Amino acid sequence: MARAARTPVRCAAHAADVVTYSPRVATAKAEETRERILDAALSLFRQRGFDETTMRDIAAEAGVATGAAYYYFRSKEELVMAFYVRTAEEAREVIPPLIARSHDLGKRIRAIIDTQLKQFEEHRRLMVALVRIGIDPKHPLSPFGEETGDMRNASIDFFRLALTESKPPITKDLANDLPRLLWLYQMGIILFWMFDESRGQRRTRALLDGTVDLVVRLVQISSLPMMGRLRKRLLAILRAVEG
Amino acid sequence: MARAARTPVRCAAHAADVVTYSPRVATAKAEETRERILDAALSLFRQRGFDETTMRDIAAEAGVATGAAYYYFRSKEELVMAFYVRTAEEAREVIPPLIARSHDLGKRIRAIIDTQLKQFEEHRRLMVALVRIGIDPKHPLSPFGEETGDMRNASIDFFRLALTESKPPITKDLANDLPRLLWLYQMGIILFWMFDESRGQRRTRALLDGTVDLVVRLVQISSLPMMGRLRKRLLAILRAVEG
DNA sequence: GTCTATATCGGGATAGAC
DNA sequence: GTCTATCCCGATATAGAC
Repeated sequence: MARAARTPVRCAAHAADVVTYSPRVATAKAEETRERILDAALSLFRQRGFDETTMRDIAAEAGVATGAAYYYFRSKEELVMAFYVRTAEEAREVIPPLIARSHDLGKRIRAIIDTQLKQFEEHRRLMVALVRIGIDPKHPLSPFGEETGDMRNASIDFFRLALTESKPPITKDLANDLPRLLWLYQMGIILFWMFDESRGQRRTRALLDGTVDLVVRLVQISSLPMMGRLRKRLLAILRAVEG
Repeated sequence: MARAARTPVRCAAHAADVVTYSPRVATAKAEETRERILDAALSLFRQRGFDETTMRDIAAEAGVATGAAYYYFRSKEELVMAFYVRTAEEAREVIPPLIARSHDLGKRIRAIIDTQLKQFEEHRRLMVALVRIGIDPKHPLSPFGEETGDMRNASIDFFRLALTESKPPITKDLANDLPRLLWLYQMGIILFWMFDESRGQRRTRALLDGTVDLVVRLVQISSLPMMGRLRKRLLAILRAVEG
């Protein structure tokens, strides 16, 4: 039987000096080496999966020594993070124009989520590793943690943008919290999608088809002037929960 | 710096012969040894956390050789599972009487969830490891996987019980799916609770206080005779999503 | 059947030489 | 900045004591 692969749990990134998203590169040659290692890693992750790929494999594929890989990426997980950063940068360029196309809130939400899913499409196997890492908010690489705050806010701002001058319009008192809630909804969808083994992830499509409308309707209803009390109550819950 | 601990990712339990929940014991002495190993493991998990505890530590704490620990538990994760089985058995004895106390659906739901949370209380750190393992439905120890189907159904049946002759009453066409949905709600709450670091997990309490009422209200509204169309639509979504 | 002792392997991560 | 050697650990395997 094949040997068990392992996932590092407390990695160097847990130390006080924390995560470096910023490439550890000074020279052009170093930059090139870093990219080569990252590309090799993503290629192997895609082919074999995260757990089945060893740092030795990655280094060999990139044509460097194991230590060199660890010089640029302090852990295997940090390679995953580098991938995440890459797609986030891409999203920042792609999504805003898509939002500008329509004022329909449902279409805008779909555009955001569909774009993200498309980006992750060929890396579904890799994403499982990302969830496992990211589910713990205390882990530096968690999308819920402090260290990833900037990236998270960028994602949330997509939804803020989607809500500006949207049809249906939303009331002011929801404007602050709704983007965060929609982001949470998106995370739920992505989580479902990751483990959706139906062909073409059609179950996720069904979930989206069914729930985006529902979400928009809910936003619409709670935006009605007569629903002020309900809104206040919901927002009070949110405040209490967020502490 | 301390060495990084590791989590096995593909463990023996992934093999075809799969998980043994049933204790591997024939004699009373073996039963006692098994319990001693499990207790030692849980004690160490609680003190140091899952990742920081090695099988060598556990065996030493229990006063047996490493091989003995592996004789009873094929992997570290199986120890977690044994703990989970333990609490599940306990829940099966504790929860039904609690449900019998009242017909109020909200109170019943609270009773179920509060009981589970109380059981997990002193093992919060351990639970984090459980999520990480269990989030992947393909893993044998996942609460969403096939192998844990019996335990999951037992949990779902608590909610089925809570819905029988409850106030408010529910319509027949929801009776089949609602328990599963409530179970999902419970899993969400537990997930939130696991990472809730507020003292006494007061944020989780706030979430429960806010949402249980909401859930009950939602059930009540959608149970109204006039809401037949809405129910049909929601159930259709559920069917499509479940494939 | 129950358990000890021990040897070995694969893999993540690191230290220190160059 | 890069490589070599090494460490630690989880897991497996085996031989044999009782």
